[in-house]
Amino acid sequence: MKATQKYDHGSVEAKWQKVWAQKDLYKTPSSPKNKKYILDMFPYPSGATMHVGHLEGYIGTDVMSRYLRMKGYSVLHPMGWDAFGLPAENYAIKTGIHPDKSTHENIKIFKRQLASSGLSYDWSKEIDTSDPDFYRWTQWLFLLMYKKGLAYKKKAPVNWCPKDETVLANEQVIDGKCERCDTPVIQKELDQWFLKITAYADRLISGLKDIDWPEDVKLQQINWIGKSKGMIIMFKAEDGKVIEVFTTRPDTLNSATFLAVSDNDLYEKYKDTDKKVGKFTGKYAVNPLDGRKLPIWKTNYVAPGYGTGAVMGVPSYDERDMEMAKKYDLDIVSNKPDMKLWELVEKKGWGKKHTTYHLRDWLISRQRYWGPPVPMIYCKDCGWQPVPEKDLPVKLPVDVDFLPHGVSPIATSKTFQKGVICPKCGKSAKREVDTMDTYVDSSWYFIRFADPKNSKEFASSKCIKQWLPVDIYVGGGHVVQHLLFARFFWKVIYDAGLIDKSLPDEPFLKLRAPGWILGPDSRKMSKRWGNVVTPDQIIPKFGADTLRLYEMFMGPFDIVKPWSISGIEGMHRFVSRLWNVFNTGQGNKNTPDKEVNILLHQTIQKVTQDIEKFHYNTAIASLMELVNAIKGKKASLEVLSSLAKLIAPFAPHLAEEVWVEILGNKTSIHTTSWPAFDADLIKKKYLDIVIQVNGKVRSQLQLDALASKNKEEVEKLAKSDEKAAKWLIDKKIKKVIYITGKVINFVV
RNA sequence: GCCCUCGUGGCGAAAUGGUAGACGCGCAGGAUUUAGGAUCCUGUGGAAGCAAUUCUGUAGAGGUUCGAGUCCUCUCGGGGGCACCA
Repeated sequence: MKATQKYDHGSVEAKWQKVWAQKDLYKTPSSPKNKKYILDMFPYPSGATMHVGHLEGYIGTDVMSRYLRMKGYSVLHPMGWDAFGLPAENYAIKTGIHPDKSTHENIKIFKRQLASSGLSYDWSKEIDTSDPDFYRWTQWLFLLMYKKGLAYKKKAPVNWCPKDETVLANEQVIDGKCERCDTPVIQKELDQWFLKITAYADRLISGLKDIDWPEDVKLQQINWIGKSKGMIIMFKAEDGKVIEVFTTRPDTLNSATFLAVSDNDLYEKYKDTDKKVGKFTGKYAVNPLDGRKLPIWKTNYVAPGYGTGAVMGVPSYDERDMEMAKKYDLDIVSNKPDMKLWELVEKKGWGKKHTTYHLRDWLISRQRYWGPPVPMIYCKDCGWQPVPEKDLPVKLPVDVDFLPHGVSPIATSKTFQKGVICPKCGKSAKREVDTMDTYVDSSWYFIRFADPKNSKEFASSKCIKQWLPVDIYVGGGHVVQHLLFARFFWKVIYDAGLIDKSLPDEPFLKLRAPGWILGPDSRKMSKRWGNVVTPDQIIPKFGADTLRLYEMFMGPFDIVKPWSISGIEGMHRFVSRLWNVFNTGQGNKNTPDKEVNILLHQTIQKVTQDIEKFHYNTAIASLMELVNAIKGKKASLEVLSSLAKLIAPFAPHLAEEVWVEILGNKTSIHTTSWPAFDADLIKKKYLDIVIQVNGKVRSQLQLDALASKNKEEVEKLAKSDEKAAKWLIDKKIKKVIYITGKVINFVV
């Protein structure tokens, strides 16, 4: 037996990280059998340092990946960089440092932090969306959409951020403000590129049915798509014009008393009030049902761009219409809603059934620099023409003025437009200078991971078939944006025949969102509160294994929880105890302790089941119980070997150290197989049966498993139990309920 | 306003409708130590009792059930999402 030494996490962790990298231990198998694709939402490499909250998801997928490898699965577990985006560009404006340079410096820092946490990524699969070898295929996929009629340019009122001087997608407007800089967004009429996500609205709803996602995430997507069924009804105005309204209640047409039409100016002006404001147009339309004259009002409360931008005012059945009617003294008639009107309106040709959606087409043009250029050329004679595939990528020019001027900075390049000709007629032409929303990059990166080095295709169909769909996808936020867009891309690529039809038409089979880790003060970690905890503060002092164990032990994976420094100290003590169990506890393999052995197999069962359910906190708790039971004893080699394996996904460095240096194995613990439990061994021989009287626990009975099957026998023994009998004296037993092996309840 | 979620010790939390509080933090007492720290042992929801034990207890009020933290209804509180969507 070796003398007790203190566990030196610093040197142990550094040693194994180096060895693993040298041996390429986590290399993805090239011909997978039983594949599992475990993916994190790849990070934006921002200048702000990574904190312990970002690591929670990465540790969670790492535990899962390591576990699945030991279970014999071929695991793809890659990492990459969502490298395009506004912050790097804004930083360039401030400092003059090119986004490419600052982004890649940040990537280096992120990579070091991930490596120091002992994460088992296969770095040969690394991707970077700002690399021309990547964004070439982003552009290629845009052209695919264009050719399928799913990308188009149109003039439309769009969300404009005056500070960033760019347009934003609907999904990037939070509370009427820019998601990046919090500036109130205004509406502007502009000519922009859109992707026709609305064509997939129904499939984006129905596809949610069979995937294992948190229900609230599914619901949020459904609400965002916002499907509602109704009718478009046509009202003839006196001047012969027709006003179409959308309604979900054609059955209330008999109570319509006015028409309300949207008005951009009123809508903008009274955006922040819920009061109703209207202006009478002086015109009337006719209710086709009864010939009644309906005054036509412009209002602030009819949203432009939804439905037909006009509604029929039905004060008796709509609170807002009622408010409007009362304020402007409009008629309020009240007839009984009539479901027959659905048919009548259609039969008479006054209108037709119609389904409308809250979801808008996805606006992807950005008047900014640091993104993939839209690969289109404008010719005066031929109009918009796609860049020929052989000319991809359209590279971002370097000679640009980053300052935003309301047009893309690329417009300031002297080289970008040089020698550009129309691909159709060959005459001199101009490139599109806008770039694409960076959500386009993240809408397909997970496919590229299957085949990241391919220079002929965005990914070969063979590799896609081998690895996709993603089996487990972990990441927070982005509930409607990224996840909706990525599902849309997958479906489009799927429909284009580029994905084997044996695969599902959903890209992420299981989704789990880690809960935020709050600062020790229970506030969101932020520079402003000075409560940011980074792995660089924790790892040197306590080690990556302690950090990993603590983060997984804090609570349920998907719940918000505050960081606790004494909590991590406690986990550090556990790691020391664990080390001592191995270092001093080497036992004689011929004399296994029977009780410890049973507990070991119960623990194997519990840890196995818990990991699969992402219940890491309770898995670790049961490992603690096992350690508590064997510490100070001489445990058998079987117990120690199994314990090392069980702990390996959580504390990979310590597990490797004891596996090789103490238990004397020659190969890595991370390439061994997961321990199996002996079901017979853990079958209980004796059962504790609770005795209740009127549902209150009064005593308990220890019975042999066989005897517990016999109700009469159990009842007899329970009645004669001293403590229980006390509660049954002078009572008439009305009913006896026996739940086999668990509980016997006397109702008196 | 609508939709979704959560509410359990001093704290993070466990609990297929079947012994509420596993595991950890903190705290208290003890051992060890010149002392502190570290480590180890014991105790720890609340109330009463020397004790065995008893009562009480999962935001609040009802309900279903032999039995409810768990299921149903309402109320209050925290978090998230959508928001004049017709």
